[in-house]
Amino acid sequence: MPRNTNQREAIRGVFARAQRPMSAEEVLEAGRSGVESLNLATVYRNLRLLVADGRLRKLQHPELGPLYESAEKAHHHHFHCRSCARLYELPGCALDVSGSTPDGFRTDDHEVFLYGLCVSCARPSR
Amino acid sequence: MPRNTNQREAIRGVFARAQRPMSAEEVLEAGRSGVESLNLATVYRNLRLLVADGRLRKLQHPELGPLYESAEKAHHHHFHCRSCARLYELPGCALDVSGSTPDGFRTDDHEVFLYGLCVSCARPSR
DNA sequence: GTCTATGCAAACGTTTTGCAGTGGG
DNA sequence: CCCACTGCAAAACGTTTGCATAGAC
Repeated sequence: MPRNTNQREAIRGVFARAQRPMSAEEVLEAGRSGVESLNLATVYRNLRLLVADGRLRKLQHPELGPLYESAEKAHHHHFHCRSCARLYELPGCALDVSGSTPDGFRTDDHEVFLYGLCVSCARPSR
Repeated sequence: MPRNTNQREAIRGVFARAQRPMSAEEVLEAGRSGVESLNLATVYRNLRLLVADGRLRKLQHPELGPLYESAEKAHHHHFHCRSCARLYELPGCALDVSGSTPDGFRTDDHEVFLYGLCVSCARPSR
């Protein structure tokens, strides 16, 4: 059975604090504030376990690559600002799933990625 | 200025014939029927150029990885059958973009990926 | 004391790059 | 005859794995 190592605690802590999806490298970085010896291989191994346990969700962002977020979050999508590169979580879902699904098909899941300019970048600074 | 090499012709031909998005490896494979010496590095270089020229679109599929398709195709999304792994193109778009966009944000682009079972896999065979 | 988890380094698959040579214009 | 393009091999990149050892229980 799984053991509660400091490194695993540190990684869980990172996601408890995280405000947005994180890359493996970011998890390493952030986790090192708890366990300074933390290794990238350990991060990957734990991310895999956490995803397998259903505690994390892995999302493959088309522009930002593989990111991880807590699986406890409600269904939502992501907005990527092409100016400041920040990723925003958008609550809710404005996709008509049945309207997108051809007759006879069954849609179990979906992902939506939005791109553009966020408030701060869209508003001309003054 | 760009030159019309056989390899480039072969790669363009692949997409002229393609019925669905293709991976670099698939382009190599298919392109070799025209130029048997075709090299993977050449494929990657040309894919990059064609994307930069706006002739191809690169799409990062969350489950299938990087795929390329003709940029001439109208706006559409993709359905991935988790049973037979086929990728279907779904014409049209059932996403309410303005409804998904927070106040002050500006959405320029979006991608939608659907997952589930296609007709052939959803229908119990008899 | 056992055995899972770790750190490190090597291996891996995919994509990119350096370089000398080919061939399109 | 130039120089963009190619093939090849090496490098680069992100992720995974083998192995000896640390440390949870």
